[in-house]
Amino acid sequence: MAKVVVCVAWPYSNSPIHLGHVAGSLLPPDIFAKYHRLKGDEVLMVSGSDQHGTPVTVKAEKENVSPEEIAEKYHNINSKAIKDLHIDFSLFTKTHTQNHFEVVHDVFLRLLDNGYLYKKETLQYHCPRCQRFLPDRYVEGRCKNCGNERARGDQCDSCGTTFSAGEIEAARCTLCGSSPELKDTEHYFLRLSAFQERLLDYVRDKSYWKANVQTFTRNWLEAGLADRAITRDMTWGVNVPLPGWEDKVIYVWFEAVIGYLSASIEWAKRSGDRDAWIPFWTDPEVRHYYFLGKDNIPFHTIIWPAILMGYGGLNLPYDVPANEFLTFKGEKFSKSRGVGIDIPSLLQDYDSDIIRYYLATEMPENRDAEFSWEEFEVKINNELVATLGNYYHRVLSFTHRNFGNVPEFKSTEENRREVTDAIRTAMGQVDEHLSTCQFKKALKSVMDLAQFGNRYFDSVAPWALVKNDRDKCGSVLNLNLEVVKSLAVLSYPFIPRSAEDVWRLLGYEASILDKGWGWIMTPISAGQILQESRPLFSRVVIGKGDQMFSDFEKLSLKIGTIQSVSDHPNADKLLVMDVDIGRRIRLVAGLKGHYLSDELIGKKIVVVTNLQPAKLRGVESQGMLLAAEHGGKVMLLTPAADVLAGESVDCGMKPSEKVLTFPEFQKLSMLVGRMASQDSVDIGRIVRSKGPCAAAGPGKTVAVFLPSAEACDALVLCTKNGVPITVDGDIESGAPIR
RNA sequence: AGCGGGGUGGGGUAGCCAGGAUAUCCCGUCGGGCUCAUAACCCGGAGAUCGGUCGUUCAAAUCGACCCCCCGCUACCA
Repeated sequence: MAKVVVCVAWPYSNSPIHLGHVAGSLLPPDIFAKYHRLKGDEVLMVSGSDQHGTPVTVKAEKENVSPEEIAEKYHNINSKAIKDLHIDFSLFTKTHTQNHFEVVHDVFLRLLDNGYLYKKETLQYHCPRCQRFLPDRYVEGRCKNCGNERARGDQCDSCGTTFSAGEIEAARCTLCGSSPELKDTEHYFLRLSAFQERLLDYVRDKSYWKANVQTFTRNWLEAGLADRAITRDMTWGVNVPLPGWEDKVIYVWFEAVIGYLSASIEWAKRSGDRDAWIPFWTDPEVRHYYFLGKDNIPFHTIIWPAILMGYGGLNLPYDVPANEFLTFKGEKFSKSRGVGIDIPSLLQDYDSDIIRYYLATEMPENRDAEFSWEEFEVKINNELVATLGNYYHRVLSFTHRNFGNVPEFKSTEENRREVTDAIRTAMGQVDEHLSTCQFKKALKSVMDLAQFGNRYFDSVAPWALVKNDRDKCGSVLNLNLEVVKSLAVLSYPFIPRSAEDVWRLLGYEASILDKGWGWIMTPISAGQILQESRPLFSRVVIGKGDQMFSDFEKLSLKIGTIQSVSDHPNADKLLVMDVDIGRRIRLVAGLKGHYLSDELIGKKIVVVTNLQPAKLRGVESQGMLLAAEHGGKVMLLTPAADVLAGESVDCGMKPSEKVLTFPEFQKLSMLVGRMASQDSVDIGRIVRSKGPCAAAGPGKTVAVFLPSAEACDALVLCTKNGVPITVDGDIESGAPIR
C-alpha cells in the first residue's frame, strides 16, 4: 500500500467556482485520487479557499462588508459545490485559519534563519485618496517607451517594457483615478536567485512532465530568476511574525502555496494523530502530484519547490499535470469577466455524474477545449445514456425480471474467456492511463468496455434463450453481470454516483471503495439478490433559443444625436463625441479622415448602447456608433426619416439590456443591403427580407442583420415606430457594418 | 500589428513530441439486423491525396523551411 499526496490549486475566494475550475484543476485530481483509493493506496488530497489578497478587499469594499465576510461566503458556497460534485478531499480548508498562519510563520522564520529572505527598501505607489499602498496592477500610466496610456505599474502590455516603481508617467490609481504618490517602504524578498542551480537540477529528470509544463518551466529558468518581494503593505492577510511589521502582510503568492503543507498538518490534527502528515511529506518514496491550470505553472514548478528547498526536508512535487483552459464561446472562463457557468447553479439542473462525465471527456489536457451546450447534450445522450446507461439497464432489468438473483454460470470456460479477456484488457488500459494522468484516454477505455457489453449482449440474445434454454440464458447473463460489475468499478473514479448505484443494484452492501480494484476480476456470487433496476442517467434536453433572429435581441440599438465633437488628445484617427440617446453618453470613434467635425454635429446616428464600455487610448467610450465600411470608405448609419433621439432600433423585438462584450458583438453580423423587390434584398447576393420594414421600397439602401453567414433571411433594421435605417451616402451592397 | 493556440471525411475530434503498411472516435447520412433496453442496441456502406508549396527520408498527418487561413489575448478595431 503506497502513500500518495494529491494537491489541488486553491480556488480564489471571491466568486463561485465555474466549469473551468472543475475541468482544469478539480476533477482530474479527484479522478486520480479515487483511482488510487480503489487500488488501496493511502491518499492525502488537500486544497482550500485562497482567501487573502487585494481582490477580496476590493470586492468587500464594493459590497460594504468586511473581507472576512466575502472570504467566508465564497468559501462556504464553493465547499458545498465541491461536495455536491462528489469531489472527495481529505480536507478542503481555507487560508484564513490560525493553523495556516502558524505554518506560514514557521516557514517564513525558517527561510529567514537559513538566509533566504532579506530586507530591502523600495519605492511603492501609495494612493492618498484610498489610503493604501497600491499593488502594481492597480496603477496605470503612460509608458515612457511607447506612449501607451494604459501601461500597468510594473509592465507595459503594449511594448513589453518593464518598469520599477516611479518609471511610468502620469500614474493614476485604477480604483479611484487620483494620482498616487511614491513612498519608501521596506519589504522582505525571497532570494530566488539562490535556487537557480538546484532548480535546474530538480527539473532535469522530469522528462515525464507534460510538454507544456516542461517548456514553460525551462524558459523561466533560462531567463534567470529574480528575487521577489514576499510582503505587501496591507492589513488583510497573514501578518509578518516580526516586531515593527504590524502594518504589513505576507504576499499571497508566497503564502497560498504553503497551504498545501498547512492543510496537510490541519488534516492530521483533525484525524486525531497530529503527526500523521509527516510520513506523507518526508518519506521520499511518496509522490506529490499538483493539479492546476496553465496560468499557475511557474508557482508550482519553481517558486514552491524553491520554498520547499529553502525549508528543507520536505518532498518536492513529483508531477505537475497542468491543464490548458476550458473555453466557452471561444473565450476563457473567467470569473472577473463574468464569462462562464458557475457550478452551484449548474448543479441545480444536472446530476453531478452528468457534469463529471462531460467534463472528463472534454478535459483540456493538451490544448484548450471548448464547452458547448450542444456538445454537452450530444455526449450525454449518445454516450453516457445510450451506451453505458442503457447497457446497465438492459442487463439488470432483464436479469432481475427473469431470475431475480445472479444466475449460476453453467457453461464452458472457453465461453467465459471471451468476456474475461475483454474485462482484463479494459482494466489494463484504464490502469495504465490513470496512473499516468491520461484521463480522457482512460474514460475512453471504460466506454469501450460498455460497447463491448452491448455487442456481447446482442450476440448471445438472452431474450431468445430465456424461452428455450434457461441454463444457457443464466450463464450468459452471469457473464454480462461480470461486465456490469467491472464497469461499476472502472467508472467509479469518473462517475461515482452511478457506480455506487449500480453496485447496490447488483446486490452488494459494502461500497465499491471497500471492495476495491481487485473486485474487477473477482467473480460475482451466484444467488446474490438483485435489486429492481431503474435507469441510471436521464437524457438531457437543452432549451434552444431557436428563433431565427434571436441573436439580434442581444443588441440594444438606439438613435442618437451628436452634440459635440472633439479630437482625441492622444490618437490620430479617433474623435471623442457627446451623444444624446435619451441620456448623454460619450463615444470614441475612428471617424477622423472620413467626416469633418462640423458635418457630424447634429447628425442622427445609430448607437449600440449595451456594449461593455472600453477605454480607447485612455478615453472611455460608453457605446459604439454603427457605420458601414467598404474600400476605405466609412459611412454612418442613420434613420431614413427624422426620429427622436433615444428611440430604440429594435425591429419590434425585445432587445436585452445585458452588457455585451466586444467579442460577442463581433460575432453578430450586420450588412448594407439594397432592396431588390418587395421581399428580397441584395447584400452581395439576394436573400429574403424580413421584419416590419421588409418592404422598404425597391432600390432603397438599408441596414440588415444576418443571423449567420449562409442565412437566406435578413432582418431589415428599423426603429420601434417602423422607420428603416439607411446609410449616410452611397456604398456597395454587402458592405459590413461595425 | 505583437504574443499564444489551431487548420485531419458534412460538423466535432484522436493521432503529431519519440516518422512506418487499410488515419481514430462521436454525431450526421445510406442500407441491413434485433426487439431485452431510456426512439435505446448491433452490423455494414459511402465520404479525407490529414490548409498549401518545397524539402529531409526507403517511408511524412507526424520532422524542417516558406506561405495561406481561423481563433484567443493584447492594441490608435468602436
